[in-house]
Amino acid sequence: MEARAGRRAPQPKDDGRDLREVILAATRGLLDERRFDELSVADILAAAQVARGSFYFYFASKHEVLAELVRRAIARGHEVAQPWLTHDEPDQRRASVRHGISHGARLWREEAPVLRAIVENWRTDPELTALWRDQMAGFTAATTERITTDDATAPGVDPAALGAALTWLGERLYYLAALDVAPFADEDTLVEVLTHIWMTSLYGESAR
Amino acid sequence: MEARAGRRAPQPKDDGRDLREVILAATRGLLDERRFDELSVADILAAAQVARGSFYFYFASKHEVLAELVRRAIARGHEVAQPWLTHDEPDQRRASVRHGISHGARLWREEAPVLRAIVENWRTDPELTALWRDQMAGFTAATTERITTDDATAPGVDPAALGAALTWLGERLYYLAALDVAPFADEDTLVEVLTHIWMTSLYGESAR
DNA sequence: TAGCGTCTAGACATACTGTCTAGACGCTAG
DNA sequence: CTAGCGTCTAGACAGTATGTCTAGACGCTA
Repeated sequence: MEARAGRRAPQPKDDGRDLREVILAATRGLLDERRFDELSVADILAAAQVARGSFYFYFASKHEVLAELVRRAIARGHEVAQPWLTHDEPDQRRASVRHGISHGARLWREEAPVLRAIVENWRTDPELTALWRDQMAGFTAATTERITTDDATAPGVDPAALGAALTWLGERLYYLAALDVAPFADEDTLVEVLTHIWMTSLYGESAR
Repeated sequence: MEARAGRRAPQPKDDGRDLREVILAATRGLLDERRFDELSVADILAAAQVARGSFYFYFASKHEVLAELVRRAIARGHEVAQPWLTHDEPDQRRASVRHGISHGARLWREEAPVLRAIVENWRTDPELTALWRDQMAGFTAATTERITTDDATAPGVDPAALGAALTWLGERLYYLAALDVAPFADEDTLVEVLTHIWMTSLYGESAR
């Protein structure tokens, strides 16, 4: 119906809430305690104190709510991605890589419920699939850029493939940490292992 | 109802099929073309030409069907896991690691529909969660064993954490390859990158 | 021949999704 | 002032899914 496209700015309700934001906040809150696939639209309606019609006025499905939550979490993540692009002197590489990895860990700590949900559900919806794959492609491009700029890695290894592998490795380990899976639930261990793999596979530096 | 526990060996139907096997085969066939979350029990019934009552006589849910399919795929995988445990002379390490990675790729190629399904759905069911996490824990233990036996890796890096990281890296890249995601859809590239990361993070060998 | 295990067809209660109707309320254009 | 539009509510609705249940058919075995 494209109801959203031509609509005016939402007029505040009695209590001044913007229903679209209320729905997003309520869904986010529910994700703190339950998996996305366990949530029904009815659960969201109850949590947000909103009528069914209002929900479908703003969102075509609960997947679209998740998409918006993810876009916002990702927007916060862009600040994090920035340092990865900078070029460093060899003796600062380890600190720089470690710094980026720690930033990733912090983002995942703060946005865990939403990121957990997208990682678990991106395959169930075309829009979510495109969203997450684009996001990973962006990180891959940044990592690959870093590899080629530093002229790192061994001959015979495709820089783009290595960049993609390190990106998806991060996705997986941060996700497992968010699930409290040992040994990654301990953030120091997680950062240490990720840094080790990045440094050795990129620069061949096994020394601490 | 525990119907399965005390039942006698199934008596062959007119056409001699064992319904349990028919249901498993039909579900496996459907997974070639559709995601597990897209399948309804009714779809399985139609594909297997079996009545609703029969399905629930053998399985408590479609998740339980997937669990059995995964157990069988995993059983095949145990042959693959064996070589990882052997200890090699330093000059044969690369060939050995590469060999194991190629075996993993082959298993994933052959069992792609089932493994794709478990990777996408293990979080949606407690039994599947335990199944997949146990499986990953097994691979992690084998990898960690190899690390400590070879006395590989840098000081300050927990061998168990490195073993787990390499295990989950494999899970993710094989899965992406099964989805035809670039650049991992090309098996040579996949094996090359995985071998590179294993060799450098374990032995610090960046040379080809 | 009676009973048990297997199997079928189909009804059933329950739950979820997305659509739709009818009406309430407030703002704004004419 | 009033008519209309956008927002919102409550709730009905059709369609689809799950898991349970009943009634009956068939074949083997005690």
